[in-house]
Amino acid sequence: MEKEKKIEATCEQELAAIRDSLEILGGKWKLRIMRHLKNHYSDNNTFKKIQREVEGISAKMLSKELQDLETNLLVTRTVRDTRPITVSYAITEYGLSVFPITESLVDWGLNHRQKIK
Amino acid sequence: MEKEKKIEATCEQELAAIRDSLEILGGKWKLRIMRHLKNHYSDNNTFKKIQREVEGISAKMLSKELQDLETNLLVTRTVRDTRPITVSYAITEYGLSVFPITESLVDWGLNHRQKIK
DNA sequence: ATTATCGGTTAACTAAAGGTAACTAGTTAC
DNA sequence: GTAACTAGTTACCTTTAGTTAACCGATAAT
Repeated sequence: MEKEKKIEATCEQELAAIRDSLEILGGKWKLRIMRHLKNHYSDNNTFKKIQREVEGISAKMLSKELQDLETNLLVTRTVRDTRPITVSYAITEYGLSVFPITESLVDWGLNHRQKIK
Repeated sequence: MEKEKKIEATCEQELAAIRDSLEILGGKWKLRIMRHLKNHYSDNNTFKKIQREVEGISAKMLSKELQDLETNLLVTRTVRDTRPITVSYAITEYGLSVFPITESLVDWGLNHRQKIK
């Protein structure tokens, strides 16, 4: 991982940063896919394998979400010249940078469930 | 603030926790309202004052979001017997617990903008 | 020839989120 | 009595997110 330098920002820039983050990582599937790719890092994560293992996701959504994640440099797409052709997806090193966010979401969500009950 | 004990969870419980967190804090306005209430903690944050200062929010959305936040114990609602009656909103001590999440969203969003450009 | 697998795409739909504007009710100032 | 301020509510509309199911072209197995 790269060294992290703290970036200074105005209040408005911080709000824009929150919008960006939620836009790129929010929604029903993005973080689920990222977690799956992290937990199965050493596997050959083909499209069909991901679709089978990320429960409930349709081909359309998986295709769209993977494209979005690739656009944002969070996953790589690799076409393998097997027969039939397969396509492998993997999380990038940069992609690992989202996990501080997911950890804070997990911690808060678990704690909140106890608080509310 | 209360002491935080790390809660253990299965993968499925972690996914549910992420869903919970995004449901409670996601959307266009919730974190903006929380940040505003934190930054103006010592003010008397009436409904109209919040509506004027959180740019672009409508009465309908503000009313709904504040109700949701109150249900989740993140803000308090206090009716003051002034003329005309005013209603003050304030972030709770528990409400401060969401800021590790917002910080991770801000940090990631700012860094990502540099990465992508 | 038919069927199956791979990695998708397309169209048509439903559901959820959010925006707009009008409206309510109580109080006060003009 | 008219207007303005308080704190909302209501109905209607648009936009975005997500679901469902059918389909495509290539390759391989029966």
